[in-house]
Amino acid sequence: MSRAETSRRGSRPGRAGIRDVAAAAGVSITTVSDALNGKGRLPDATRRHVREVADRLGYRPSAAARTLRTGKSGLIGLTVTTYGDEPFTFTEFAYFAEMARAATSAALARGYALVILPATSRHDVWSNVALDGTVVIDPSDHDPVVSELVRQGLPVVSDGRPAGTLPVTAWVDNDHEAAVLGILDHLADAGARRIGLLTGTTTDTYTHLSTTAYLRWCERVGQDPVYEAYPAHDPCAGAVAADRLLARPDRPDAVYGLFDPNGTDLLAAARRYGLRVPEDLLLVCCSESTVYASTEPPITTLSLKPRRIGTAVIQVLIDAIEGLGPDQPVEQVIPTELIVRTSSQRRPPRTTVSPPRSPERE
Amino acid sequence: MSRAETSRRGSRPGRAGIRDVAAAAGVSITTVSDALNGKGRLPDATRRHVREVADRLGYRPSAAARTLRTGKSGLIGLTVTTYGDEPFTFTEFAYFAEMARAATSAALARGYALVILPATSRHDVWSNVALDGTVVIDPSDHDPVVSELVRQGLPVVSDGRPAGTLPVTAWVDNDHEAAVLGILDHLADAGARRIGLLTGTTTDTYTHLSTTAYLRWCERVGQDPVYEAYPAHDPCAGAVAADRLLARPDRPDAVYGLFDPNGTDLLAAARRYGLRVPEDLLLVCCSESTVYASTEPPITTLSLKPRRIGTAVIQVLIDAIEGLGPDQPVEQVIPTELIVRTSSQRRPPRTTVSPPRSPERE
DNA sequence: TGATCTTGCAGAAACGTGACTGTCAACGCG
DNA sequence: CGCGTTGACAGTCACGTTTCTGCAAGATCA
Repeated sequence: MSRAETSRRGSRPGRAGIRDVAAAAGVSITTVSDALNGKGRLPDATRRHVREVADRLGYRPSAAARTLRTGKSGLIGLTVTTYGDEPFTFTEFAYFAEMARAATSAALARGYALVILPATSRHDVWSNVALDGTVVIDPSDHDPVVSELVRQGLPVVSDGRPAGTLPVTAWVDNDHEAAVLGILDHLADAGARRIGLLTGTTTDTYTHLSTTAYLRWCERVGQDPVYEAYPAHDPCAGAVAADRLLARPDRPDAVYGLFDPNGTDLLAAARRYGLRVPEDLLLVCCSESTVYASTEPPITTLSLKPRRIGTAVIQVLIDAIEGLGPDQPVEQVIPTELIVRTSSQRRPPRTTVSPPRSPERE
Repeated sequence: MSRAETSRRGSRPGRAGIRDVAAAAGVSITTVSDALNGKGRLPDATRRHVREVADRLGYRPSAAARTLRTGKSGLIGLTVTTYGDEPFTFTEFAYFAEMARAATSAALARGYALVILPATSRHDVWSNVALDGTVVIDPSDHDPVVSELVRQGLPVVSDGRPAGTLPVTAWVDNDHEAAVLGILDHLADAGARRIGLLTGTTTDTYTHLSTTAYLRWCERVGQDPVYEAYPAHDPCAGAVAADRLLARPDRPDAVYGLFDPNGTDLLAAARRYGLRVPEDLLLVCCSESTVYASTEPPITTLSLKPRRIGTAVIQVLIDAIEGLGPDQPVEQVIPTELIVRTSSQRRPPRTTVSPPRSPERE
């Protein structure tokens, strides 16, 4: 049996290789590669001819071979925080979904795709996928995965400034301190005398920075801190904590909740104690959910602008991957947006009949 | 310059190859490969020695090379519906997030990772990633991406039964028809005389099957259909449609909303028209969101069990990839769950003071 | 009219792994 | 002692691409 006959050796019947294209077009492999990738010096006629033959054969270059040769896979890892065993948690549901969506779009627009990976350092999964870089959402201190990635020379960009000495390539975050101070001032302007905080027991920087800002604000204005902390990954614990906060003898007349479900939790707790919002209790929570636009009453929310964060993270990462502008700032701060609704205003702006819900601003 | 000196040719300084391990351990490449992959016939001493050296050098096999050689990448594509330009839409927000989370977990547990890909047939992205299989959420009729994937011999499993003659390998879905009929019966049992439907204008099978079931139910019980359809991808249109539905002269005394935000939309519209829920208007919507447990009143929801669907889709797909049990059913139906709350019961189950919100059932 | 340059393409070497084949010694058995 | 068998490895090829080098043939120029 001659070896020349087995030209279609191991190739699957449905897939045509670059060799088949070259043979069908009557040119060499080099010419096919150059023609399809726009390289080399070829007359337009040859280029068109090769492309036509490739289309006719339904040729798709092997991603694995290309990756092996070029060292670039076009894949970006997306690591999401795991409080428990789940890839992401209820607390950040809407935030994560929005951020991931924006990141996906931004990556695709530049020819990259996102791979969802666990924060646990399971080598069997991490080492099985060739990554060009990684996005880490809210990395924990001394994250072993991040350390190993940077040790391998891969760029790592985090959503949320890294705790401790975590060696990320760059990070994108909000100014959580300023955001909290702004909300507290906003509530104080609306007449709040004692502002409470619903916070978390976890040690991530978001919770830490926000709580610290609250405590410093209290100290500055001379108010005793009134807060309840709960494990943010437990959706039921939030309702209990909201109840506790409003059951205290030093019950606050305004509350800021750090996590997405706190709005409904606090609203339900207020109803249980017969407190009217906003007359008896001013309410603000940090959330990306649109449901707070049509609750009764609508609740003022702080948006962390996850879309802008997701987009920025991807742009910074891909720039680092492609070696563009290493001189640019590796730390980027995205402004937050306070969406003021009825729950934080003593006097509702309008008492007339409201029209059908107006579109949310971007 | 001798060629032997350049043994560490193109390799990046941080990455050790299998050659380096072989040299450091004093064995051949074959022995290293066999020792690490548990193949061949090697004494345990050699096996341990090689593994030790590999660990010491921090050796990680190249995913690209392994994929090229074995033809398996360990990557599964996740294609999400795009109504507009965005990867996924508000309407299915919670559903998608839950489903994707479950699918991610299930895939990781079996050593696979998920790659988020656009439903548009952008070859430059699709052909740049080596996939072992693909999950398609709610595929549209004659989806070009799906057709091309199956033509390449890749298994494709869809969440939602495929419309028309789309040649998917397998699918997992709910029995939407039975679910709608069950809800309508539930509302009729609660005393509804005229049940309305808030539905979509899109042509996907979920909308189609649900609407058809509604119309047939109406015909069977002799009720005139009362429904409003709107483009489900537009979050504002839902509020307007809910308003229209309750503004009709033949206003329904019960409404089922097919999409996640319909609950809050309908609740807001009911308030605008002074309708009490559930006294004047019974409400059910299809949603995975936990906010409906603590709205005023809590709203009865239909859960499509996205976690079970996501898990099942991945199991079926990986079984197909690994050639396990091609004789198993390629069509799998996941039961839905109706979570009955106050909004669909004429007589609230309890009028006593309710305790802090109880945990949601799984 | 050679000498040099440009054009248009072919050959072949990698990329890092997995798998097949080959080699050499030791060993059991008649 | 001859022979087949088995253990323990080494050599080598192939996966499908990209890219570097090189080679003819025509163009340009002194």
